[in-house]
Amino acid sequence: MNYQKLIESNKEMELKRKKKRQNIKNEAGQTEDEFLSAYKPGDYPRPSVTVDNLIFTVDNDKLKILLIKRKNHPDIDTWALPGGFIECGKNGETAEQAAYRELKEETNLENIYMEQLYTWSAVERDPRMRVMSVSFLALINKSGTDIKAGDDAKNVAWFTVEKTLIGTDKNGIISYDLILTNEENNIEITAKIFDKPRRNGVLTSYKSEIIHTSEEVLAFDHINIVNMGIDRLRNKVEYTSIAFNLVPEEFTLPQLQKIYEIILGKKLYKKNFRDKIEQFVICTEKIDENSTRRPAKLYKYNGRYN
Amino acid sequence: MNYQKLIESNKEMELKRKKKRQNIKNEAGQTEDEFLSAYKPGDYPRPSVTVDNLIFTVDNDKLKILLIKRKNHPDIDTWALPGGFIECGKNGETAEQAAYRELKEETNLENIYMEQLYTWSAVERDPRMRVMSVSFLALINKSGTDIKAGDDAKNVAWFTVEKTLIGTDKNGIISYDLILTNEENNIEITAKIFDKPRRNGVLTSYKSEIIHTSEEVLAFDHINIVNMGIDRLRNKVEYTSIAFNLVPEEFTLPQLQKIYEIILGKKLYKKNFRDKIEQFVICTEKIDENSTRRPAKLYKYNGRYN
DNA sequence: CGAATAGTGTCTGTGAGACATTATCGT
DNA sequence: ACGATAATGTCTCACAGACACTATTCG
Repeated sequence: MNYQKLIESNKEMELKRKKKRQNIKNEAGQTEDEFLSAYKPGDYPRPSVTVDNLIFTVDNDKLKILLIKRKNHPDIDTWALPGGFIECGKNGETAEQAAYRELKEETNLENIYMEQLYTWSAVERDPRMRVMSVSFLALINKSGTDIKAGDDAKNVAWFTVEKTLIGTDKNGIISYDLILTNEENNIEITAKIFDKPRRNGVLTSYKSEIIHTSEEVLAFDHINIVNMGIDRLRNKVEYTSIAFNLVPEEFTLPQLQKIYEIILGKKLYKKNFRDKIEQFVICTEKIDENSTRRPAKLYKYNGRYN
Repeated sequence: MNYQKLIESNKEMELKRKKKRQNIKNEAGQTEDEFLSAYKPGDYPRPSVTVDNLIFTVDNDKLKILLIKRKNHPDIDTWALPGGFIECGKNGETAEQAAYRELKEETNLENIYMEQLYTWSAVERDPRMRVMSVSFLALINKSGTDIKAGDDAKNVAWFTVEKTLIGTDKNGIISYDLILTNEENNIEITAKIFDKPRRNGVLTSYKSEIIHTSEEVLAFDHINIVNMGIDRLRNKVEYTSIAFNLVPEEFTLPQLQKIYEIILGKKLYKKNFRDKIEQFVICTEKIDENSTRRPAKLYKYNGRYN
């Protein structure tokens, strides 16, 4: 049986199963309809739920992330990830839809690579009320994009992101420096990250301990989110083809290699790199017109994921 | 500067920064204190948020998952993932804490490997009200564990999990069968899974299209969660050492290999397997006493993660 | 032609896959 | 001694790392 047919026939089956369940009575003797129409959501406290977007791009040989400057309390005047509340009323939306909506509002981009990163639920992460946040990782090609500050923001800016390994101490704690810089406004946000040796069997939402070391800071727990996003990005760049979301439709291999080097924070050997990504690209016979030396050939992504 | 000292000095710094921000006035001319005490959470709708646990174990040469039977509407009498609401009131807890709490209630186990899987937020996933769910993946060693049905459950049971590749059709859609069976009660829940070729740039919460094909079904969208959990488990088994969470403190290599084979759904070559996991184990000089043939040596996990 | 960048050839070591062989236990 | 399972040896092949080399463009 083929795909479409199966889905069609399933709709009937699903309905039949549902109908059958509707007549089953619960311990209170109610059918499903009776139960649902009598159902009153308890008045126990519910959280607000937001999405926060990590919008990464590579520009000017740097990995960058889009931040907004908060114009209200709490954490007024600090920088934050763009995001907003998930609409849970009449025009309800999923977290994914909310993330897309916010992304469009801020960058006017659509159809962008995005994936769910993590859900942050520390009790005191927002002093106003209980707020959980579903974070998303988005990759865009900055060229030709304009960014806009939303209502809740004084400013929007791209920050260069650098995470560098410092070393491992005698207790096995690995430390990193995380540096976010905005050259235009001369802003630097720095943090130290401590990763404890990971023991199986222990679950914490913050896998890393992170402390700001600069005057300027990120709002709420956003430094944690940024940190996790960088890790995920680096990881996925190595075993998937997400990096193609950071280049234009047509690109040269030296350009693509540079992007890999920037994200991974290390030099790659040209030949090895080319051997590895050969499976993902198609050579257009065109050449890069903007070159001052020997021009490189232009390539296109072939759509393979891994 | 060392770790502890830095954290200590950071507390002061953090306070200083906070104090400074407290005096900044927002557009309404309020300081942070004024803002917060005047702050009234809007009465826009908020979602309920639950956790759902995927509790996997390997027993009797099968990969198994713990399910409960729902005793109330909606989806009465269907099987569901164990879970519950995240406490957001006075005794607030994180999603992680809620997941641990529920796990303990159901299995009486603590200090178990658990990781956040995904947050599910489809608008109509629960007919009563808007409910989002943060799902967690837990791995336990079943031996010596007793499981209990919670208040909301008629029954608890381990279901054998099998996901098998069927094939790829002409449109590139890959299909799988997902089968959950409980031998004791003779229950079989089956589903067909269709994975569309992944295109970069498209974000959907359901990466796979899944339809039940049996009379018995899983509640809500839980079949999707199970499917994602299996994928994550298979994936992580290949490049991390999470599988050690499925064996007792001391185990033999043939036993461990069997677990890998069960999760990955394929035979492994003994020598290759041993070469690969050598880096993760320590040989105790003890031998397996329960053998009827040549007994295997007992090993311990050395704690390395990857 | 020289400087600079694009692009290729090839050696080495490592590790997974496949299969063959040896070792050691209980009966 | 024999059957069964544990444990090891070794060949092949793919691939990443490292480095040397050739090719093509601009000025």
